[in-house]
Amino acid sequence: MTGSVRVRFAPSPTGIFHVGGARSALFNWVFARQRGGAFVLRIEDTDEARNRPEWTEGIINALAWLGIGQDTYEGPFFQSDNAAAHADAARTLHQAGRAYYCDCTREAITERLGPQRRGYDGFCRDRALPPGPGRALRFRTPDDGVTVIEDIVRGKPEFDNAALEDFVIARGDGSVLFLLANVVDDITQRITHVIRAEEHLPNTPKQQLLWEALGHTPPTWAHVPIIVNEKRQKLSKRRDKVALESYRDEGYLADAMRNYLMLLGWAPSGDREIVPWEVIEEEFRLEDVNPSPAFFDERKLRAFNGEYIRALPTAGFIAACQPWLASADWPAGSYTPATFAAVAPLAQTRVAVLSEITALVDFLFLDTPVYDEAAWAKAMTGPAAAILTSAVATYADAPWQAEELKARLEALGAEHGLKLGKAQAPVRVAVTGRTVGLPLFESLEVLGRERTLARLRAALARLAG
RNA sequence: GCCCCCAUCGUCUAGUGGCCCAGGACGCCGCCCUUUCAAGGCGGUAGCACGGGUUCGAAUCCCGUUGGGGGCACCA
Repeated sequence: MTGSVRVRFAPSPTGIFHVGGARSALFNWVFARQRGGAFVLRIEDTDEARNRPEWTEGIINALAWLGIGQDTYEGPFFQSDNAAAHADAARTLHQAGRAYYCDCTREAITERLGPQRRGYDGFCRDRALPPGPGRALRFRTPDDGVTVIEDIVRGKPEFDNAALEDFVIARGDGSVLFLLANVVDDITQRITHVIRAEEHLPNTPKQQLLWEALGHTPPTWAHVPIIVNEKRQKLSKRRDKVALESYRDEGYLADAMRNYLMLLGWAPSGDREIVPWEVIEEEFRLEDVNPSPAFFDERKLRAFNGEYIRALPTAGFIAACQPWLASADWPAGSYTPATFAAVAPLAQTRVAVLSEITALVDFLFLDTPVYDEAAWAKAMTGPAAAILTSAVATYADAPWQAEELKARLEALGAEHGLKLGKAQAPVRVAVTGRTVGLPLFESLEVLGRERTLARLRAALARLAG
């Protein structure tokens, strides 16, 4: 195996970790590990406004959550730390005649080009302007020929050089822009494969030209499809739920998330989707990545998550629920591990995301259940009062055990001509506040006689009042 | 406006010329199980965008059309 493969994940710190970025990181990381190569983390912080230490920490934490531990990659490196090399490259290109200074304002360019066109018209191309304040440096793109990209996912896209505008590589203040800085960093970090989202494909001929102009052999590219929303548009921070953190906070498991993310544009062998990470790491092939955009389907993610939750050992499920249980708004000291542990197995098959756990067990820890009015209205009709009254009577001296509680309510319901399914409804709402939830009699057993009776009486009172 | 990418069930995909009147998963629908809801079991719904080629044979190859998307900043 070639151990010389080097890839990178180069996010710009924006405060949130985009799910699309997560997938790119995963693809890069798996590729590097398969080849025994290196994965480097580079923070692209050249835009002054985007430089916050805590944002870098957020990126590192997000990667760690996905299973990309800090001991498995080089970095983080900061693009801003390589500014001297960026400036050198800009100077080199200018001296070699591959770039020229330009004093055109955007307004002037637009005026010349017309509102319909974009890009640059080459106005300053042959003016041989010396460097000066406010003068941007533009790369002189070839007038003819084609630039062919070697792309693992897309084959060999060709771009007519004549269609590439002379793009800006350094600002008027001398600072270098993304297109060049990115290339210089890739060169200094000896990156061999650039695996990134498809939105960068149009930048690629420009960057490849830069690599060549700087005297280096371009890397192999791999432009993976973008992730889109239900309207098939690129996922955006503004209108879509893209923050990996928000999914984590809702209770999506990292294993489910990374498994799902890897399936956006790729699939493991055989008719399977939920597979251990080892399988992914063994079977993933960049050349097998589907080139078309993929919809980020949260419903399917939920289904995956549910499966992962159910596959957890009970102890693991209990541990995974702790963050949500700990932050729940319950009376101090009301939560006890033993109580939760008693119902955990029943809850495990009923949550698709961990944050749902609180609503499922809150009746055990609240002084009085939160009554859902719709549930109340639906259940507390007809013989409800009679059932509750009878239940209070029969439960007062019943052996406090689920089977017995069930048998008594079943018998009680029969007296009213009701099947258990109907008879349990008022009791369920009285005790838990909802029409749906954990198996009722097991819940009562855990709740205890005193609290159960108190709630049945309280419901009766509420019904009367 | 210019450049580029993409096109199999609603969605994610399998499929790399015959094994496909297209397989799996999510969703949806129905049935079973059942103390509610889940979970589980069983079954069902639904697709190769269109038109030309190439070929004995095309979801698979080529061309075009249509449709969708991305990019065209002194952002990254």
